Amino acid sequence: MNTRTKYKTKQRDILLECLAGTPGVHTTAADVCAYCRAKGMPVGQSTVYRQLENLVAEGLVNKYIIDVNSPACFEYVGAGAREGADSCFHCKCERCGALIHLHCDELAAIRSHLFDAHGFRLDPMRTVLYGLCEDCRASDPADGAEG
Amino acid sequence: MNTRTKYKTKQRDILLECLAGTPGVHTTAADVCAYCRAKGMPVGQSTVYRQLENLVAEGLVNKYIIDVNSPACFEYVGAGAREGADSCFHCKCERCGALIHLHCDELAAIRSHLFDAHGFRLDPMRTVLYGLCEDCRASDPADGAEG
DNA sequence: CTAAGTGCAAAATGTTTGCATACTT
DNA sequence: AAGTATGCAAACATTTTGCACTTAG
Repeated sequence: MNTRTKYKTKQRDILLECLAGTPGVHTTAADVCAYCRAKGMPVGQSTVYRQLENLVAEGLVNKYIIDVNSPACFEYVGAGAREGADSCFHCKCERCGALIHLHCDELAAIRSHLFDAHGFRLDPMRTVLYGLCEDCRASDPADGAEG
Repeated sequence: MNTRTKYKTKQRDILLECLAGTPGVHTTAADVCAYCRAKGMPVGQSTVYRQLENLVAEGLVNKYIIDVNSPACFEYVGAGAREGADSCFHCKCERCGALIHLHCDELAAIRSHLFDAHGFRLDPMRTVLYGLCEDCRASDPADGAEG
């Protein structure tokens, strides 16, 4: 795995602490800034963005885009978490923003299919399945049983 | 289906012409502007965005968000085209950026699975599968035949 | 000591909005 | 005539970038 980062800095540490401390939670760049500031260790937004980019490149963190005009979300998926990776999918509710982690062999199978039939090597860590979660479907008029 | 649009205007027409004329192709708001201008019928960008929004709301056009800092893409899926929608997936190569449209029943099946087994209503239109395309895999040292 | 990382503020990008004018029905 | 759509330009929000300074190795 590529390691773009060369130096270990306080900023990087607290960033990682912020993200790794809340696994399975979506955090925005602004959230990270707030966290750091609250911890008495403010980090410039450029640094936050740059480090976030690094962490994503290193595969420690995932980036999610829900909508064009809302900030990107980041989630720690770090080191060890990588193991069950091939069968771990992320579902994000477009309505309430809920993040659902799905471990499912059936989903893992589509990975094989994509590879075998379409020559496409899916990166499950980077991929997010968007849609409506169970709760939001219930309260969505346009979504009775199915569409 | 809701129809937000009340009036039929030249702007709306040429917009629709632009999109419907290139089915299966991703078009940005800027592309639309360029098209209209080239046709000798320039349309203001506000109008483009507003009409695009309408068309999406009407279900004639789909909106895709590939990445935060690249413009949203629009694709005509008009009237009848909506049918194939559930089996149309978008794959994005992380290396070369290629966008691949995949029509595949096997993929459509995961949609059912997600719904039945996980209560999650996948929105294939919003979802982008990230990974490596065939060509890039070939030139990627870390990706031989693998699985 | 050198290269990498930081932070500020300014720039860039894509999208939205206010408002007067033009157009559709 | 009444209400909707348009277009400009300014506003917005998020992310990126230039550059001088600090820090890690």
